[in-house]
Amino acid sequence: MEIFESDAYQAVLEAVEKAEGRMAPKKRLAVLAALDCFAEYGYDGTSTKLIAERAGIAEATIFRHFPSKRDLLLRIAAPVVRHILTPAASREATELARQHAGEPRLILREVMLSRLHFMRVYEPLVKIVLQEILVNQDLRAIFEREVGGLFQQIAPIVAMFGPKTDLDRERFFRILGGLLLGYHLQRTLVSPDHGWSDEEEVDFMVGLIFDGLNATT
Amino acid sequence: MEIFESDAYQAVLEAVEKAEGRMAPKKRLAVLAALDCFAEYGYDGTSTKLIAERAGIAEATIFRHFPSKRDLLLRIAAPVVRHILTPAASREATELARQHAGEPRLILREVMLSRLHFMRVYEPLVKIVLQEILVNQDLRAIFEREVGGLFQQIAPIVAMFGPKTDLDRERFFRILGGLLLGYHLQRTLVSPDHGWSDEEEVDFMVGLIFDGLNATT
Amino acid sequence: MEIFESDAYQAVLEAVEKAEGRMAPKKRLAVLAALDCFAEYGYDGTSTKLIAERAGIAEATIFRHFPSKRDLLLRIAAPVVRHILTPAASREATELARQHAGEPRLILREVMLSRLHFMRVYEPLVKIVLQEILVNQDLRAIFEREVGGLFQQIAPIVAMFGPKTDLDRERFFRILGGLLLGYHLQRTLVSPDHGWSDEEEVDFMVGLIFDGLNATT
Amino acid sequence: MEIFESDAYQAVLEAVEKAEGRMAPKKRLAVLAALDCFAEYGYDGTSTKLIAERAGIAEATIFRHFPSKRDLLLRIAAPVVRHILTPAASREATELARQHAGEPRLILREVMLSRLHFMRVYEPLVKIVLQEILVNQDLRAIFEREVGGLFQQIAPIVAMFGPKTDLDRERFFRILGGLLLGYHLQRTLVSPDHGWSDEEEVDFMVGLIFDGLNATT
DNA sequence: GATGAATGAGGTTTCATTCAT
DNA sequence: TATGAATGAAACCTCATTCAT
Repeated sequence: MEIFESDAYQAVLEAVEKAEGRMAPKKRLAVLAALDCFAEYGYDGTSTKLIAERAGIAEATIFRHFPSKRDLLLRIAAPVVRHILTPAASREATELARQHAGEPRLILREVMLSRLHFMRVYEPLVKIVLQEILVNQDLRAIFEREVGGLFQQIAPIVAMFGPKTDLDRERFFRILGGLLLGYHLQRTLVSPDHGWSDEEEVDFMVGLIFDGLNATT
Repeated sequence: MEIFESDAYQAVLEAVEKAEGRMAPKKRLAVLAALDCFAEYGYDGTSTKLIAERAGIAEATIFRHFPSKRDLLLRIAAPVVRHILTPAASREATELARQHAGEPRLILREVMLSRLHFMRVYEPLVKIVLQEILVNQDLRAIFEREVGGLFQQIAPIVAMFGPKTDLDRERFFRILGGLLLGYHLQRTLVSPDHGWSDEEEVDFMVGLIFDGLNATT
Repeated sequence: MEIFESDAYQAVLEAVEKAEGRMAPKKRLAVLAALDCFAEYGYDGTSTKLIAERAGIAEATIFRHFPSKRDLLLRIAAPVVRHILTPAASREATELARQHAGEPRLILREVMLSRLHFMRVYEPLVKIVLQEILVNQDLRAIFEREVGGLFQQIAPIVAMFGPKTDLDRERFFRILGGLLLGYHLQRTLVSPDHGWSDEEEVDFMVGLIFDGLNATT
Repeated sequence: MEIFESDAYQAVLEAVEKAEGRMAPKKRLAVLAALDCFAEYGYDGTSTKLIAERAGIAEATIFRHFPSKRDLLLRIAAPVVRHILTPAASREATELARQHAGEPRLILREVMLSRLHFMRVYEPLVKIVLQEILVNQDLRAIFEREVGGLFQQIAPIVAMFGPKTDLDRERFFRILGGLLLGYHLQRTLVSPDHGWSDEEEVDFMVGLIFDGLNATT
């Protein structure tokens, strides 16, 4: 139970409550336990019985609040993707661009660090989304729409970094996503005990992005 | 059935047969169908009944050839990761480095294109491994060992690209992996209809890696 | 909701209120919705959740007013069978026999029409009783007792139609019941769109009963 | 188990096997137990667990042979209604009409006795069909089509009994059905201990039908 | 009087796996 | 080698019912 009090879980809970409204106590427990189990065993590898046990509630209680297991997944994952990813990311990027106007390296650095922080906070959910997005059409659709929207909103900022055509801006945006995802997977899944310093790694990546290997190393 | 004749499936089949020896016809069908289903629905989302139906064989026949469903997964995924990923990749990288000695950009370009080609050929398997690696300890262990080994073997080539310390070489290796994975997911999962040109995308990435944004665009 | 205002439902409601006393508004809604659902899906095929939804009330409200689902069924079905079937039928038959003394054909005709009218009015309940009587001992007991009592009370009228022995009177009574039930099922369940004229059908049946096929047709 | 050896169950089994082909032993047991339970408790009142227990097989075995509980019901009830009711009844009626040509009373008597015998033999199934027909659209559709077909085939025989118009023939056919059903319900459900003599009851009914009450009693 | 929340028991169905043939 | 038949365990979900508010 105490696990549930970590930042990672509270952040997801808040996002879900933004969509569901104030939730009954046992409904909250169901959400937290589901989040925990899905992240650990995957959606299909998690039984509703397990969720109920981990939440300390009756299995039937889950179904009072969510019509189906699939629905439970979507009602947990969607709000984070929907309400947090796009608006928060674009608002933040805009703000950072304003603060550090004229210093693109700093902007990029801060944006990357903030996105990595976000992924850390929502770590279990990132894992779930990553897993399910490969097989779940609904989740994929939500994700694609949001990412598309995000790009539209921060394209001007991307432009500040140099890419002159729309195509190149898209490429840069994609590459940035790939870099962040790749690094996040490394630090959380592949080598969680490596003693990562986000700052150092981001500095390396920013250097690479702006100056290339030749200048960097 | 005809789906099974695509390159993607034949390549996996070959890899599996390298480990299993020549397989009985229905065993091959089982492997192909399992590959297909796992890629579409994930391991847990696939029932042995579904595999049997898609293979046009009896469910029991699967268990004649594989002691369990989990074993079926590993005996499909492991050989590709084990026998193909590391030796093939390192041999190929070495060969390319020799061919284009003194032209690091060309080496990187060819290595990236070749790795992307490999991921395309083994597309369903890449999807399966990606999904299962998040929850399956066995597969994760195999994967990590292989990737570690691969780095050891091609570290000298990485060094040719500039990074001077071991730490920086690891970083570069990781970043490269992230870029390739990110791009592969884009072209196969997120926007499969986008009309991608691997050459152009790789050229952009190589440019970025060597010269950075400032010079590239 | 407006469905509930049909004669069929109001008649049952009245009968139930004769036993329950004036009912709270939501209790009435529960009764009406239960009647509706039981007739449509059968007792076992109806969940209390469905009843609550159709009534627009909370599931728990049903249990405020009725200790159990089974009780709900009996408290709806019993009054109609008990308070309406026997006394009303026998009173009416007696009255009709008095009115049309010496004209047995007319008496029978009016009795049959009136019973068919009754079954039409209580149509959903007839369906419920018919269904449940096949498996529900309680309801069967109530029904049998009432039908037995009814026969006792109208035996003299049956005698007017000709049957001389008790045995023959019983037979006639049974046959009459079979005819009415058979016709009612036809017009409501099997071919509800046939455009039935109760008068014409009853005239045919009365003709058959008194004169037989030879004379009738 | 021995219950299953009664004529009633063997007759249904035969009819089902005509549609299913030779059945595996446990499939037969499943059919017999389902028949038994449905007749006793109704479709919804019967759990698949109960069926399995009564059949002495595993619950999962039922679902190996029938995709769903609903399917099990239909695959038991439909063949009897479909393959037995219409062809058998019309063939038999035709044969009886030939045998007793010129003696309509005898024909009717024999037809009625034979239909009552049929209903006795298929008693559990008659009960199931009667119950389910009230709420199950599929079964109702099958039943209506068959009864319609039956009427078409034996209309000439009905004509022999007197009714001159098509409308009157239909009426007579319906009335006959009502009489038989009413009597069958009496003797099996309402008063099974009454000591019924089908012959005597049929004689009374035939008398009524041909001569009417006036002449009969 | 009414209800939202909760649940234990049980529903149908699916699962991976075994075995006789 | 291959399979049809079989199954115990467990899956997701629904049930009638209780209770605090």
